[in-house]
Amino acid sequence: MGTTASKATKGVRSETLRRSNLAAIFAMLRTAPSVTRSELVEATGLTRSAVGSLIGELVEYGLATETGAQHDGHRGRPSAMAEIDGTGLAALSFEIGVDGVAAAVVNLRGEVLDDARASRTRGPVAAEPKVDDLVTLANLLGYANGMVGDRRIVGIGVAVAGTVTSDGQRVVMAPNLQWSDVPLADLVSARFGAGVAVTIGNDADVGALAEHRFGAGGGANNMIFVGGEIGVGGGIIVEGHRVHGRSGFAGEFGHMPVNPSGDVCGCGSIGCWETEVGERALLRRAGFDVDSGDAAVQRLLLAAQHGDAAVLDALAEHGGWMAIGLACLINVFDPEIVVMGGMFNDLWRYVEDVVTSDLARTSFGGQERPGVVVAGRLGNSARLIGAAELAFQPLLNDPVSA
Amino acid sequence: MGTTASKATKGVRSETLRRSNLAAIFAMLRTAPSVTRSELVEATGLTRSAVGSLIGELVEYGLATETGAQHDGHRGRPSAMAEIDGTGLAALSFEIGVDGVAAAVVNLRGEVLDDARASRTRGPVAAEPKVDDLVTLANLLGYANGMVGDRRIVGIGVAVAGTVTSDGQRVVMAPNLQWSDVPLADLVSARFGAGVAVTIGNDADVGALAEHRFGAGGGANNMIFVGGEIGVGGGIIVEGHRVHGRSGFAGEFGHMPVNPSGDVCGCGSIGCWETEVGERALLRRAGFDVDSGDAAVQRLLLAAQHGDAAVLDALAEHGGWMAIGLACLINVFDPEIVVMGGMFNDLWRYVEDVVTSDLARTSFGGQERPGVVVAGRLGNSARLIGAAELAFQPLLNDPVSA
DNA sequence: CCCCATTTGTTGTACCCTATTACAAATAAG
DNA sequence: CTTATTTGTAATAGGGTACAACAAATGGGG
Repeated sequence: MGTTASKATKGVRSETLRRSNLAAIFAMLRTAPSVTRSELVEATGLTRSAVGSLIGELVEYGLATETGAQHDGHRGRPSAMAEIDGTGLAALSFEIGVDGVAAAVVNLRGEVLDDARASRTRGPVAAEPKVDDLVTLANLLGYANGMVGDRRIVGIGVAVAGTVTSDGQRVVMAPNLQWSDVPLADLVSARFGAGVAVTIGNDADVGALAEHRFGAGGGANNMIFVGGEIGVGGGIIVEGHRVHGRSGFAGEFGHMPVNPSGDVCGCGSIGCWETEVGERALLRRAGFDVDSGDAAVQRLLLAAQHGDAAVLDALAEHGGWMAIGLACLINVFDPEIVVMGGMFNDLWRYVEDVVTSDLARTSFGGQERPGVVVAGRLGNSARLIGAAELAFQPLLNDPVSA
Repeated sequence: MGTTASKATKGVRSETLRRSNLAAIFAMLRTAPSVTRSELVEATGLTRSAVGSLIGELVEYGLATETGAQHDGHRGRPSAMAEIDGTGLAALSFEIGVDGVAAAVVNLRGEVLDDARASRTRGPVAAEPKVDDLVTLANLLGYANGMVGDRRIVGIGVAVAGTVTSDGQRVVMAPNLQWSDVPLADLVSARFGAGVAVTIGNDADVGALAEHRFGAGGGANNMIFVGGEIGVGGGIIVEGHRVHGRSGFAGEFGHMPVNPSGDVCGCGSIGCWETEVGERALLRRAGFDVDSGDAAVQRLLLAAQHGDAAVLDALAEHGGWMAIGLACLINVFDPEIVVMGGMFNDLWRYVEDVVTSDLARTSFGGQERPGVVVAGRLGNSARLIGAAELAFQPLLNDPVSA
């Protein structure tokens, strides 16, 4: 949910034209390690002089660098290589999960420069103590007065396990934290100073954002991200943009009804996908204590690694149910790629075969789309990198604004 | 699937800037009966002189008219009203369905000026005889040499019951017509002359397009359209744009798995939504001959109208299954509106109460979203109006191109 | 009836930004 | 050493909107 201009103008004029071109070139620099001006000419359709001027401005503002020209063996004047300047700016990102909180400093290349985590017991906790935790983690990372070391923090992004308003300011509801209508951005702003903008995002949405920009989904225009711990949710990328729906509730994949004879879900319905593939379903299926959280899941994975037959059977059955919901998503979206995050990322090695073979049988035209479901590549950092992207978004939209 | 430029440039320059502004104003004219220049200034952020010049150009090209200024009682110079010129241009649109073919002449306001239909018995038919039918219908409508009467036909759009390549040129597969990889646009072009561009679209996708631009979904940024006859499919509008997925397969709502203990579907899976809510499921549930097509559905509706208890019971059960799949779509997309088209439009009066009350219980946060599911407003014309939009799309993208 | 305020339309010039053209620089090929 | 090729830079041209001023057309108020 990038911030919206105070006046949603649709008309283009000279100054917005240049801003748009700066943003486009900046975005192109972020999808490649380095780029020549000629490649930018090719990609944008602008002339060499226009691209030169635009690159010059990004360099002047400390967003890009142009290295010395590199000889590549063909004749003609060598090209200078432009790339993102990963040194001067960073975002501070946080994650408020069910099992703990985390923080990271992330640069413009999506690289985690430093991070910190703290476990917390599950259960209802007010927002303020969680924000206290965030302050503590930020201090651990060396944050002070809008800076970390000699990097300027351009914004703060927070991933939370709940639904968020589309302006990224309030948590509408987070059932597993037992929050309802929490002005989280204001709470964080109050502690970090009004000079740094704070943006909140749903944890699955920002996981999708990260895997799309820097992870397994890179280069895809249409991507589905499935994440899950206690709850199962997801993010949707369509034509390169995230979909959040009219109230921020899009991506509630855990509540797809897949089994009319199934169990009662926490949402009150019967047979939601979450009741078959969530954390509690897995632990129950494997004969573990369903209330022991992530620690129990780690023990289950350890048992699987050691070849425990009951656990492997449970995982196979789990994979079968995963395939049912994934078939639904594939038939509805026809995505280029489906990225499995959260707990599913951890399970992937044990369920991939079952999921893949079941999908080949159950997805419409699925036989023609091998490899469409993959594990995420950013692991535990995905949500932190995604939250940083929320913080960077105003800069991405208008690279040379104040 | 609007046509793509031969060179996908992302850079903006003066000439593309003006084209973009012309397109934006043209689009605004199409969403309102008439608009003042001041309203366009407000909406676009451009100045009065820029808007005046842009409107002047649309008028010069015969795309808009500016009526005499209207007195509205407040002081100040009265405003001229600009509106779409619905007189000089039109699109020729066709629909190739399972039970027949149809054609229409549609103007820039989305108004059907004239239409013609022909029923056909079901079953496999080669594409060529279908195109013969289209030529016959076009002749009936008075089409000759790129004109109908004194209206110039700017393009031809064809809705077909199957999946279509994203460039709108080929039918990848249409199971109920038993087509596979048919170059339909070329076949139509060959009969109507190379001077008129032909664009093909999936029938549910174009139904969604029509209801979004001119029907029940007007004004929504995020809309789901559910259509169905033998097969059940749908269209997805996200941030105002249609979603077709990587291969044009998006919107296969009929193949969402909702019942692991259900029937074998035509696609080979078990318990797809289509097996519970498609035409055959309804006819079987009501004790009718499942192979008698649309005529049987009409007889069923007549029986319901007369209060046949068995039929009303069947419809209630049908509504329950409709609600299950709709709950899935609502949880996945969080759409502003879901529009029911095709057969579901016909059934709506008999199933609305069951669907609405079941959704209130089964959709995540559904209680807070009354009225999100509605019947379509364009009825049988939806697909024809939507196909016309495919034909108009190049003009919408660049209003003053040749 | 006249003057004033307000809103909209038109016109001429200023300004922003890229396009175009020409030239310079830096290479490899012959 | 010359030529060909590719890229960078600089000066000017050109497209299109912004800006400012003025004109036109209304209603309000005295």
